[in-house]
This record gives sequence, C-alpha cells and structure tokens, in this order.
Amino acid sequence: MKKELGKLYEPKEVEDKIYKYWLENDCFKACPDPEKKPYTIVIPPPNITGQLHMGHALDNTLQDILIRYKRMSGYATLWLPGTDHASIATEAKIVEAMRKEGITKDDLGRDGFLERAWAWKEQYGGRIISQLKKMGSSCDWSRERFTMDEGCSKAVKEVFCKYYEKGLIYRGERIINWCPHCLTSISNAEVEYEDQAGHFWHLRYPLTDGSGWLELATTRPETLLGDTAVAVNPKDERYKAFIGKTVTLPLVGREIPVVADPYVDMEFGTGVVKITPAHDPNDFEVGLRHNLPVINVMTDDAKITEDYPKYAGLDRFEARKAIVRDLEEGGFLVKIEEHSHNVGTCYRCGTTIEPRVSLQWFVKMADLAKPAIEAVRSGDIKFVPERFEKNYFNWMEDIRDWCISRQLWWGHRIPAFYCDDCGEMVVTKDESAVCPKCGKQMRQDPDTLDTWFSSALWPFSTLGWPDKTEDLDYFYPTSTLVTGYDIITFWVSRMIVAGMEHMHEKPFDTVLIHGLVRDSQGRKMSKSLGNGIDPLEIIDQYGADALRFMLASGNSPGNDMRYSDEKVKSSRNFANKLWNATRFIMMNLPNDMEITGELPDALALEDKWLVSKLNTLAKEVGDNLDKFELGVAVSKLYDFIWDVYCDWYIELTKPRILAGGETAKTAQQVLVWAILRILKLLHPFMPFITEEIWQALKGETPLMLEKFPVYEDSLSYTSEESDFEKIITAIKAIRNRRAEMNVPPSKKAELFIETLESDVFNKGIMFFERLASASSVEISESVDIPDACTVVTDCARLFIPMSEIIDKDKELARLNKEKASVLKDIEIISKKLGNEGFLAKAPEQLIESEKLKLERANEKLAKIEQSMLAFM
RNA sequence: GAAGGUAUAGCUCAGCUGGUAGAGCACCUGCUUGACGUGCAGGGGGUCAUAGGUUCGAGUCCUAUUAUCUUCACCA
Repeated sequence: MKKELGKLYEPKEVEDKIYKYWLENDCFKACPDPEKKPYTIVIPPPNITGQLHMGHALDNTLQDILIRYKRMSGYATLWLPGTDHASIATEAKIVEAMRKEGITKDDLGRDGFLERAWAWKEQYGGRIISQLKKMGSSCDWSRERFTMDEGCSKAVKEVFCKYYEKGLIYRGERIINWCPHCLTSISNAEVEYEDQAGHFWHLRYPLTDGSGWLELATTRPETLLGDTAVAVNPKDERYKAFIGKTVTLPLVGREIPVVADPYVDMEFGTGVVKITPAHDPNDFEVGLRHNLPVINVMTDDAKITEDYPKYAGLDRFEARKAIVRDLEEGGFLVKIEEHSHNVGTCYRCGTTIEPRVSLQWFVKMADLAKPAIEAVRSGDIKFVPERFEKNYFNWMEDIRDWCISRQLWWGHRIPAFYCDDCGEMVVTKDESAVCPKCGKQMRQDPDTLDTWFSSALWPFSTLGWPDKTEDLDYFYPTSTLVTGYDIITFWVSRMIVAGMEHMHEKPFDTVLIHGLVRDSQGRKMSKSLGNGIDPLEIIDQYGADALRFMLASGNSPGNDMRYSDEKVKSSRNFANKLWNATRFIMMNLPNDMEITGELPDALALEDKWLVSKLNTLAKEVGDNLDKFELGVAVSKLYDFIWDVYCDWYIELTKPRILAGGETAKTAQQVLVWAILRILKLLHPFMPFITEEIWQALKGETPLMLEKFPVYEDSLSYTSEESDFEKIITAIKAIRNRRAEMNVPPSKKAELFIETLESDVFNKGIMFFERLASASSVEISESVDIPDACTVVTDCARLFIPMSEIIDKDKELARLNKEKASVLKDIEIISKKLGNEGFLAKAPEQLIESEKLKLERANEKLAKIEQSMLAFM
C-alpha cells in the first residue's frame, strides 16, 4: 500500500500504462508446456481495411474474457492474433483511392498495383491491431499473422495443389455470380438477396411458321438478346403442339426452338419461359439438357456488347428501357404487371449481381462436406447455443460447389500455369513453372483466390502448417472459436471442412456464437444509416473496462444486444465503485500493515458471512464461464461487489475500525483478503482497473498471472451465513419502518429485541447502532413495551419506543396489512401441503422446506398478533 | 416456400434440470451517513403476447395463433 488513489477512477491515466506493463512482463506470451493443458483461441482476423467497430469490440471482449480466465486457471493459453487481406474490400479501397488520383489498375500494371497495395497495407493494416490493444486484448503479438504472409501463402498453395490432385478442384465454364462493380465473380455465400419492386413484362414471341405466337412473361426483358430457346412443360397440354417448332426472337430475328423441360412450372405465369443460358442459373441448366447455345450479351461492367449495335454500350438497366420501348413499338409487348421479386446483390458493394457464364475455378464441396457435417453431428464440435447447428447443417447438407477464383489482383494468385504454345496446364507450387510438354516458360493464371479460401485454413496455417511445428502439435486443435452468426457459412463451415480434410481433426472444440450489437433503437449499426457507435470514442469517454463490462453484461450467447449510453455509464459507475471501495480500504489500513492476502484465524460472524458468500461466488462465476454464460457471471460479480461487499460488508467494518483493537485488525485483514479475491474474479472482465488496483495495493507481480479463485470447503460457513442474514433482515426491517414514518437517520432511538436467538443478535449490536440508528440495544427472550413501533421478522420482534411519533391507528393498520400478507403466505403453503397430489409426488426435500416455511410463517403471525394486542 | 430466434416492470434485459416473478436505468420519498451524489437508505410498478394441453404445480415443457426479427431457398 504505497500510493493514494484519486476520488474518481481515471481510465485514461491507467490503461496505456497497464497495457505496457503487461507487455513488458511478457504476460501474453504463449508457452507450450507439457505440464499444462493447452487452451487456444485464434482470432477471427479483422480486415486490414477495417476500423474497430462494436462487432469487433464484442467479439474481442468475449475472447479476452475467456483467455484471461483460462490463463488464470492454469492453462497454457494462446490467443493468436492476425489480420485478413480481404481481397475485394481492400482492392476496392485502393482502386477508389487511385481513381481520385486519376490512375487505373491498368495504368500501374499488376506489379505496380501490388506494390501500392502492400504499401497501403504497411501503412494502414496495423491500425485495427492497435485498436484491439486499446480494448485490452491479451493476444500473443509475437505470433501475429496475416493471411497473405509467407506461411499462410504456403499453406494456401499446398491446399490448392492437394485439392487439385485429389480432383476436388476443377476449372470450368459455369454460371457464376458476377459483380459488375467489383468486376469479379463472387461465391453463392457472398450474394445477398433483397426484395425489390419490379415488373413482369408479358411478351409475344411469334412462331416462325407464322401460325401464331407464344406469350411469355419476364422480369428481365433485356436478356432477350441472349435467348436461345423457349421452354414449356412437357406435360402441358396447351403447348404440346408447339414443342419442336421454332419461334423468331423479337428485335433480334434469331430463330430459336421451343423445347420441353420439366423445370417449367405450368401454374406460374403463362407456362412459357424464355431461356437465356448465359444469364440465368436455371436457364443454364435447361440449356445444358437441350444442348442450347450460350450467348453472353453483356460486358464485364454489365453493358450490352458490340454484337447488338442498337443497344451496344447501354447499361443493362438502360438497355431494359430501350428494349421494352422497341418491343412495344413492334407490337410484341402484351402487358406490364407489377411484380416484386428477390434480387441478388453483392454483399460488399450492394450492386445487383449479374448471373453470367464464365470460366472459373471451383471446389467440389459435396464429399468434403461429409466429414465436416459428421464432426458436428457427433458432438465433436459443439455450437453454443446449439440451435446454430441447424444453420450449419442447412448450409452444409445442400452445399454447392464453391467458386474460388476472383478477377482481382490483391490476394493469393491461383497456382495454375498455362502454356500458350501447346495449351498445356499444370497446377504446381513451383512459381517458375515450365511446360512439361514443350519446355516453354508458362503463364500463371491471372486470377486470385476468394479471401475465405485462406481464412478457412486459419486455425492451422497460423500455427505453422504445412510444416510440423511445436505450436501446431501443442495448440491444435484450438479450443473455442468466438464469432458472430453472420459468418457461420462464410468462415466457420469452411474451417471445419479444411480442418477435417488437412489435419484430419476438428479445428476447434466449441463455436461460441454471439449476436450483433444494435443501436439503442434496435437497428443494425451501418455506415449508410450513420448510427454506428465508435468503440474508441466510448473507451476515450468511459474507459475500456466500462465498454467491456457493458458488452459482456448485456450478452447472452447467440442473441443480439442493444447498445445504450446508459449501460456504459452504469458500467463506468461500477468501475468507480470498485475504485472507491479500494480507496476506503487503503485509507483505513494501518501504515505498517503487510498485504499478504491471508485470512486471519479468528473471524467474526459477519466475516464468515462474507467469506462464505465470496466462496460461493467464485464457484458460480467459474461455472458460468465454463458454460459460456458470461453475462450471468458478470451480473453475479456486479451484485456481489456492489451489494454484498460495498453496501454491507464495508459498512459493517466501519464501526469495527472505529472501535479499534482486534476486531478492527480482523476487519482490515478480511477487507484486504476479500478485495484481492474480488480483483482476481473480476479481472477477466475489467482487466485494467483490477490490475491498477492490484498494483496499488499489492504490487510486485501482475494480477493477470494470479490464480483464479475456486471454491474451497474450508471457506464455507453455511450456518454462520444464515445466522448473519437474520441480523441483516432485522436491520432492513427497522430501516423500512423508520422510512415509512419519515424518521431521519440522525434521530436515534432505543431498540429492544425479543428473540430466542440472543446469541446471534448479540453479535449484531454494533450494527444495529450504526446501520439501524439505534441509540441502545437490548436483547431478551421476552419484551413488552406498550407504545412502541414494532417490526417482526421470522425470529424476532423489534421494538422502537418513539412515543412522540407513534400514531396508534396507523401502527395498527400497518400491522394489519402485514398480518394479511403473512396470512396469504400461510394460505398458499397450506393449500400446497393439503394437496394429496403434492404430498405424493413432490420431492421429499421440497415438502420439508414447505413445512418449515409454514412453521416460520405461523410464528411470525403469532408475533404480529401479539404486537397488535398492544394497540387495542 | 423451409427452418429458427424473440415476446417478462415505463425502457434494456436476467430468470439453469418446472416449486408463490428479478436486476440495471427511469420514476417517487428521505439522507451534508468520514470510499464513492458516478453515492446511501426506502418505495411504487408485472393476469410473464393470446388460446388450449401435460402436471399435484407452468414465465419455464408441448400444440396452435398473433406480432416481430433472422437465416436459407426461390417461378421465368
């Protein structure tokens, strides 16, 4: 105990200093230790383009709580940090910056662009990391990784080649989701569907033989340019005669067949569908079945190609207008209906996706998914909460092949090489590939891989795979993966797939899913709404501990939570409360007292009460953390520290310290013992303030490396606990009475206690005086004071003779009210005990406790009646 | 279309394997209480969405309904 604490806790003066202290003492460093059990978390790598937002703050708070708890519980912990190169997001950002300078990607060329991208990464990529440090994250920074660093790149190539050799990766012309803004393909998972109001254009396609026409409806008339057939259902009697005939495509004049395909729903629309294999996934399938030509009518940026001079260069939506107008003029338009339909949009930029046929790389997922499904089904990997397993199965059991090639430069370049001479292709880890047939230098595929391809390997690539490393051996499989439900499909499922395939072992035991942090009105925080809360501003204003505490306390697994300023404030107040509790202790310790944190031998009743309750708390907090119920753990800590420790125990020590001597000394020791234990329990949640207080109080070694308290039999005092509760109950009852009568605390009054448990109540005299405004206390088995306020508890009657303020009628009325309430209790319990079914089927223990309750209630009733007699 | 979440005090949410409803904030009333007004003490406020069912007993389990949110799929 060396320094004086200020009246308010000032996080700004503490946090950076403490974080530095931890770093200097190597507290975050992971060390494989055969004597210990490993506990590993790999961070969901934030994008290098990212700025810390509430989602990160929540995610990292939960991880830090878990890792700190496990570290203090004797595990060899590793929290492995890193960042993701985020191909599309980063490239888009850099391209945008270049655009402002009037430069395009092609101006710089691939190498020039990459140089610029790396420079950008060096400059800004570390920003999010320093922001994570502000949160107090106890990551092992010496092991920080990046999805495009050497090791991760090696892993990516290894996996690509392995998949290729096993025939699990193929290249082919398929219909894929194309983003005309990002100018790249994206995977199914990256498409977001949204309802949009649109139209249904009914068109008339004339039969080539002049015998009439077929009417069909479309939501995308501009794709008519690429129609290569019209389809009807083979069972549809209305159109049987037309199958095999041809129609002439309006505006284009191309002759296209009428085919029969079961894909067509006879009930929907007219029962006739135009088939555009190049621009619709279903049409593409129909095209394959009927061997139809595939005609791409759009450029990369979704403009009509030169093949259609009249519309060439028009954006797809302008082309739509033009084509509709021309159809109308040509008499091909029958009618227009209002129609709302789902439109796929790019999850990055929101642009409407253009389904498009192109040559891409794919991973065959069906076989890979099987062991990954089994790992969860068998319980080897657990989701918390469990219900998200449904989400996972839903996605995995109906999985499509994964389009992994991206037409971007920032990312892992696909390790496939082509020989321009002989057309040979090889997939190899060797960068300088030479054609095995003609010996010529080969050209590498220009595309890069989906960002998620490398993040899928994160749990083992970061530990050194494909090399055999000590870390990989010791820390894999990792323990808990903490992430939001929004990336189960993107990331979690693919890590499980990759782990099972390459490590032949699950990547983690448990997936802890959390929800979103919404704004105070329950809306998603988003840039466009401008309702985002910046965690850094909150930290600046209230401190990282307050933010963390708020995020942890409002949270139950899998559920969204709302951010509100009030909640942060109350967390800040809590930190301040703890701070001031310490201040009180330090102000009241003798200067020469050595802070050992040991419990004295001779404990008073109230000491045992506290010790026992704190012992229970340690057990509960540990249990809750083990079950990932962090929010429950937090609220128990809050209640204990504020109510039990501060409002009761500290208040109880005041008269003792004032009294001096042995009782003061014991109280001081217990105060210290308890606060040290509290600091340890609270540390995972509020690391900065607890460490700061620990240093001020005890110092020498870091709190964060102390042992987390556990339940100990020797600290359990059950009967003392309930004995002291009797005193508390009595004090509360007196306060209540006095408040009702508007007696200020400064007005002291004599107190007479009638009880059969004078042993217990004798130990509370000092507290009745201090906390219940008693000027004197007398305890005996029988008290009879006529003109006194009376309060009744289970085991005592308390008399406060205050004749000057007594109103007999009021007093009688109040006792009547109390009597009614006890009578109601008795009625309920008696009813229960009179119920034969209850007696026959309820557990013995419960029946016993109900009987006891009834007994107590009857005693109380007797006391109340006795007191009422005094007023009649 | 399929699956799932949520519905509890004015607000935000707890409530574990069923046993007479809890917290924080807000509100009201007191308090210059030797750590803290970012505080202390006391108080009011809920037919636990609706209707059934299981049970001796349901906020808790089951079924249906309503409201709301989410994920997946999707018919041109």
